[in-house]
Amino acid sequence: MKKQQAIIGGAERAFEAEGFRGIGVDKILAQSGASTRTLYKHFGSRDGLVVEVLKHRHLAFMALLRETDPSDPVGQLFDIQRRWTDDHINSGCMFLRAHGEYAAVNAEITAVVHDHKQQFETEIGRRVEIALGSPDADLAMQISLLFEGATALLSLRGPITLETAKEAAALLGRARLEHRP
Amino acid sequence: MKKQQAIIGGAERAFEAEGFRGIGVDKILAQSGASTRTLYKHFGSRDGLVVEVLKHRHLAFMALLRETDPSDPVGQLFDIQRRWTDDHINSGCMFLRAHGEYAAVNAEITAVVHDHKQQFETEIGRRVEIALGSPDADLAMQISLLFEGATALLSLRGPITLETAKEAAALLGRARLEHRP
DNA sequence: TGACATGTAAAACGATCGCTTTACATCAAC
DNA sequence: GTTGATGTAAAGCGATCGTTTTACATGTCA
Repeated sequence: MKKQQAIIGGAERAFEAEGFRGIGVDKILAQSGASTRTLYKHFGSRDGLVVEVLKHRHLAFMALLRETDPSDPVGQLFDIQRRWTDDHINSGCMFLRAHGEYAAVNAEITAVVHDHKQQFETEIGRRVEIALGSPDADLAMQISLLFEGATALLSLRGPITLETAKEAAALLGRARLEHRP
Repeated sequence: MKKQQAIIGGAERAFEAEGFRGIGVDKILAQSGASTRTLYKHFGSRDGLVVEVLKHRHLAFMALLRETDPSDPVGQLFDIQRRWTDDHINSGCMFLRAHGEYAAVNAEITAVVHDHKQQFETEIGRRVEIALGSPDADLAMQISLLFEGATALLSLRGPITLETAKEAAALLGRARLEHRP
């Protein structure tokens, strides 16, 4: 049980640093010191490990979103991502990167990515509703786009992308309130 | 000369569909009917081909941006991307995907990605200046984030991401004009 | 006509890939 | 005190990888 989590954690780091397909199982396992035997006992295959890494990542990220700051539920999204970023090598959204490399060959990975993005966008919608007093799917998607854009450019431009996106989200929210008071 | 372009075009399609590292040279070449000999004569290595595909993509994209619609230079960005999307399998920005898979092992690929993004953001800044009458780096980055976000989510959500991003960009531009008339 | 660049076809290189297997060590639980 | 789950170490599997090589067919241009 402990090794299983260690392998996942090591693989997460390895995939962040080297990409999903640019690294072999030996190198992945070197991060946790586990043997190949243990990997295949727990995950069945390399692709199975990728799936579990994404699921683990999803749960960890969603746990961070559990608490909602009632004063600024939308802006808080970008602060959370900022904190997350400080603890990880950043190379864009791990789910979208996995999607790009596995969509053509592994349906389960694709499904995990879709699930994650859908749940995340649902969470954004929930926060928009709290901030506005009523649902607003358009604004929610706008904020989703800002979030994804900031995450995508994070590794090239640094944390300023998140600050800029947070400002833009606030501006768009204010524009909504003015036109629909 | 003709085969060289054919190989690049085929590789571009292959990378879009299967990811950068999820496909071997044989499959890449099957798209253009060329032999491995020809590939290595022209590009030296598989990585060399990746570099040339990205450079070709960069030039093609920048060529589309050459003409600027003077009535709506910023909104036109999203229309151009929309048209581009219709002709290609979309799986997120090809440059950022390449960056994710090669950043750790190939400096030349990383450099090409940086160059592309910098030139693209310069172009956005140019268009913002036309629209506003004066430069505005903040607004330019906001629009850049919307563009990247829309591109990243395109394969999951479809072209509506580009329409939403275009609307948001227009809103943010208007907000700027009101607060700095 | 001859030289040269450009191309294909196909076999083979060593390296690495994902994965399996054999053999053995802990260690907690009933 | 035996059992069963969990682990390591290490050799080896066939397949595939990127790459090189040999042999031969074009078409172009001096």
